[in-house]
Amino acid sequence: MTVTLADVAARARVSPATVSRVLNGNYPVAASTRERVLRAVDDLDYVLNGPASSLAAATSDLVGILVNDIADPFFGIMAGAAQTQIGGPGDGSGRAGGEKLAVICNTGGSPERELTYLTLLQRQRAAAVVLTGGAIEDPDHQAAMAAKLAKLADAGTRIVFCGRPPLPEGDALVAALAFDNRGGGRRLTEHLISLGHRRIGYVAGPPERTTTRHRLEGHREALRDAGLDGEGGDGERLTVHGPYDRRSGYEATLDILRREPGITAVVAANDTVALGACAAVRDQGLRIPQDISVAGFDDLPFSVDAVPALTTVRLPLFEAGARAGRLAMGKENPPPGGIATIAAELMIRGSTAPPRVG
Amino acid sequence: MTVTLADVAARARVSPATVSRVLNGNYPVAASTRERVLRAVDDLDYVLNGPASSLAAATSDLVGILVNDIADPFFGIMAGAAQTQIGGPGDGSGRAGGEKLAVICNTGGSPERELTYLTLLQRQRAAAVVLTGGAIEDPDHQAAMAAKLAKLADAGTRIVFCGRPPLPEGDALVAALAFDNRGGGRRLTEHLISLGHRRIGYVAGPPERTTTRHRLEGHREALRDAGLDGEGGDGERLTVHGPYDRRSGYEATLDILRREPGITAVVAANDTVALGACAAVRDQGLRIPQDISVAGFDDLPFSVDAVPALTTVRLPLFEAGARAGRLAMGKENPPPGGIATIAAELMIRGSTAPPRVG
DNA sequence: CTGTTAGCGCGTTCAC
DNA sequence: GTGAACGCGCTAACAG
Repeated sequence: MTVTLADVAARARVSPATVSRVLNGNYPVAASTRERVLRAVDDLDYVLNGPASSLAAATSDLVGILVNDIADPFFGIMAGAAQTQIGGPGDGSGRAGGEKLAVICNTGGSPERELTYLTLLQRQRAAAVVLTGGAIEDPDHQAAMAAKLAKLADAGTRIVFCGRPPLPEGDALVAALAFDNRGGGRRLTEHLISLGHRRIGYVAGPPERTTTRHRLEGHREALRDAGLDGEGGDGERLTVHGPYDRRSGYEATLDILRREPGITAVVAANDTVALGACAAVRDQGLRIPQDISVAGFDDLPFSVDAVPALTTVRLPLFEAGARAGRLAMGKENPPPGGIATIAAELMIRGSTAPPRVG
Repeated sequence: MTVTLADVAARARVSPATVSRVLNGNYPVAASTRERVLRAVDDLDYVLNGPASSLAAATSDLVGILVNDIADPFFGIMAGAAQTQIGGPGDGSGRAGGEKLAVICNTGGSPERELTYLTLLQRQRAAAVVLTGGAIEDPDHQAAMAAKLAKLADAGTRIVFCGRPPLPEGDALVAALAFDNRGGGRRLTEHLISLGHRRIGYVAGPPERTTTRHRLEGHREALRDAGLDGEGGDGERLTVHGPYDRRSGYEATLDILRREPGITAVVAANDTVALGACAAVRDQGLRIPQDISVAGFDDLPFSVDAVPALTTVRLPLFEAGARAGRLAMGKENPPPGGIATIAAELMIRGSTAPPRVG
């Protein structure tokens, strides 16, 4: 029924071992026999049996890319970029040679699913795993992750973090690409302060994520440095946490406006949240940026098309994803110390302006 | 070094077969021995060897989800939804029982990569494959795809189309969930015509995709029915093709405005393109919708936040993706005839209005 | 309900 | 440069 390596060998009048050598291209084979074998492969429409080959070789060609929410372009862009470096362009024949199979796994932000996917990848003896986006800071989960990753690394799986800080235990088993979320958050709020804003609302992400914490810390640092967030300062009072989605931005902004109608700016944890914040501001009959400035984070493609265009912090998502892909393939050397911090660039656009006087 | 099933068997003082039965949960096993085995599994931190198990069972737990562009939420939403039905919620232990490994493969819209991924999935003996989004209409490629899919189906891989019309050959091997792109496109343009628009620009997608063709056909039907697109009518003249991205929307709209400054509306192939169109309209000093109405397609999450909110055609992407996932798992019966058409709903919002008189 | 016996299809030593 | 033989770790009959 299904054609095996032995069938190909028979047709090419060589031994199975020779066919294997041709297919894997690692051993010297005479050009003429190679020709014969390849012809037999094509004639028979032979496709390697992945499981069998993985079993014998004790490694597979699977590379897993874990994301929190694939419906969010933040992750889509990184994951897509990583795949471009891993999948290989194909040889145009659709025949598939030594390519890796780069696959994206959507955890939905759930710690359990994150671990489950890691186990599934471990089960498949994945060649590499790329973990993207913020990590969850629950100590139990972090310990479980560290243990699981150690086991994976131990089994020869390469581990790469992308847009994620390295584990506290900081095993040298991984290469980490971390975004400068703190610095970006800080510069963004500094920008607002320099514009003259003094009461600034902050719509943060879920409290247990590193991304949320770092961006918020940057914000608070900027406030503190400007003397706007001392004891009982506004920093805490004007901060509301919620998921990284539009609805959260909308509701949190209404909430903040209710608490403190005097704010002149709202900073959102990311661009999607910022869109919701914009909608809330408008629904209150306020104008952006004349009455209230709004800012986001990430600089997703749609942000420049918001009206007015969104002031935000640009993260080089595609470049980071691609680099993570190369690291996973071993095509690029890990950064010194295993960790590289990726700069975040402030993008000043129309959604922020000086506050109205009076 | 790595612990195997036999190690677990030894520790639990049972035969390897029994361990296998417990793990796969398909055979009756006494509760007490099951307990013992599970304890041994936990003690030893045992993880099943996927390749070995796939080899022996001649099937794997891999399910592939092919998308054209994972950075586009259109695909992200469908793929994420499909994964929710496939991956299983995990048992909370991170231990991974009989779950499938749902993986997303990003073809980048390239026919070669599409075939390559299919081959890779075939090599892994995937349990199912879900193909999302519009198909490429090149006859050679379609034939190659049909052949490849037939082979996959033949090997026991379940095939599901999601948001994609069934193959011309229409083998009964697949279940297809097709969007009513033609009907949606038609109703959208009918809406504009009923508002009073007579000169309508159309920014289409890449010409070789089914999605592009069907949406455009709906548009042209509406024009024809209104007597606006006879011989040498505007339909053709005011249509420009381009990729499904923002930039294409921007440039094509400028192009159309140059050709025919008298248009009063622009219909875009999808929401992302529509955003670009909006930007172009504004950059020409025109207002939306007073001077020019703009409409999109898909109703992606950001569309309601455009200013003014985008009139578009809503596709139930999440529901369709989830259903495709269930079909791939065999959790749901295929629709009668193997194909179901999914309705598209017109969403009238602020970006369309009657044209200015005079 | 449980143990025993064979392979699944391929990579990899070894010889030649 | 090529062939022969073995075993990777597991599942699927078949007994009992």
